[in-house]
Amino acid sequence: MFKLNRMTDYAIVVLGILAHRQGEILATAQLAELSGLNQPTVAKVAKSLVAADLLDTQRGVNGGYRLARPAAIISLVHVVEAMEGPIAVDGRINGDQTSCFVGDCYVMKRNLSRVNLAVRNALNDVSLGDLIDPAQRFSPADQEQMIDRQKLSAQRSEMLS
Amino acid sequence: MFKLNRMTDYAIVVLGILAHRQGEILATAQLAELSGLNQPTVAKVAKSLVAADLLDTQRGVNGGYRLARPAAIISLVHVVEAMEGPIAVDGRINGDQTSCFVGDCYVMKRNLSRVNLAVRNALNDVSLGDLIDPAQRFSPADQEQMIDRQKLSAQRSEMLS
DNA sequence: GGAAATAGGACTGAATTGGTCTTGATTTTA
DNA sequence: TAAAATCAAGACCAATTCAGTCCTATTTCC
Repeated sequence: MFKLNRMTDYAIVVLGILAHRQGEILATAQLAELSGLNQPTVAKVAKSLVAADLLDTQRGVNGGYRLARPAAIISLVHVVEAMEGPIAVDGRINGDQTSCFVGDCYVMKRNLSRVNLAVRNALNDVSLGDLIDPAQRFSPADQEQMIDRQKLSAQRSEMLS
Repeated sequence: MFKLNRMTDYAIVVLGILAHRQGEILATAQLAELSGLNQPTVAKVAKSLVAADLLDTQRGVNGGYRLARPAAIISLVHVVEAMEGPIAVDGRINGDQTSCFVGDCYVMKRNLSRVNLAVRNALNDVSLGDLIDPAQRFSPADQEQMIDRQKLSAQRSEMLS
């Protein structure tokens, strides 16, 4: 779990292809060929992305889809939420309160919403442009921070053994 | 999506209850009553948590479950992975390469694994102890960082409109 | 030895998801 | 103007996954 579902995966692939041809209009048939997906599936994905204003569409002969804006300002949060709805790490706990009888449940709720935010931030920090960039545009600060966190995580893991 | 599935949600509730009674052994019946879940479901959740070494178990009369270690060193990553398997943001892209025909796919793969790591870190940064702590133990640095990121996100959003 | 509790599966019904198909609207081009 | 190409929108089905239940050991205490 915490996998993206397949449609979101497809969306990232399709967006990646379009990102490399920004401004160019590609029909679903072309996208299907380039992505290895079949055409109806591409169409389905594209529809969702148009609805989320991530793609522009052009009908008629020689029509198709293109990115609605530069890949650099499309973050993964946009893509994920376009395909799967709002990101929510917390399900039932933060959702309907009626089914929660634990005394300290409201505390957990409040803290889980912070987790929520953190995950959302993690996705927001990565743009479609970053994903297709061979240079892996992560700032040195980010990389250091990741390393720091890895160390923390490792320490935590060591404590368990 | 990016929701925890319900079992993981249950697991957090059960662990939260046990965290408040650390060292105390509670039977599934008691846990069921305290959580509002029914007993077989609690049993199922508890089994998974035992398998992941998050709970200790005591069989026989007056048996039951208790936390295997202090709540402060049980991170949400442990819980989520105990219930749902390894965290992977990337589905197909990072998985089998056979079905990926896009030229820059390997770049996306590499970068998606960073996203993966970021999400994992976000979960790793929160312990069960934090979740049940009314004082919301997030360091000032973390909070500032969150605010910074929110600003960045807001800026990004403004660019779109 | 009996009672109480977990261990470990198997199993079923429901919900979600992936994928396909059909019909209609729109645009270009001949 | 007519035909062809393409997207739009939604209905629909099959397959998978998930939640929840139940049954039969096995262990432990009294």
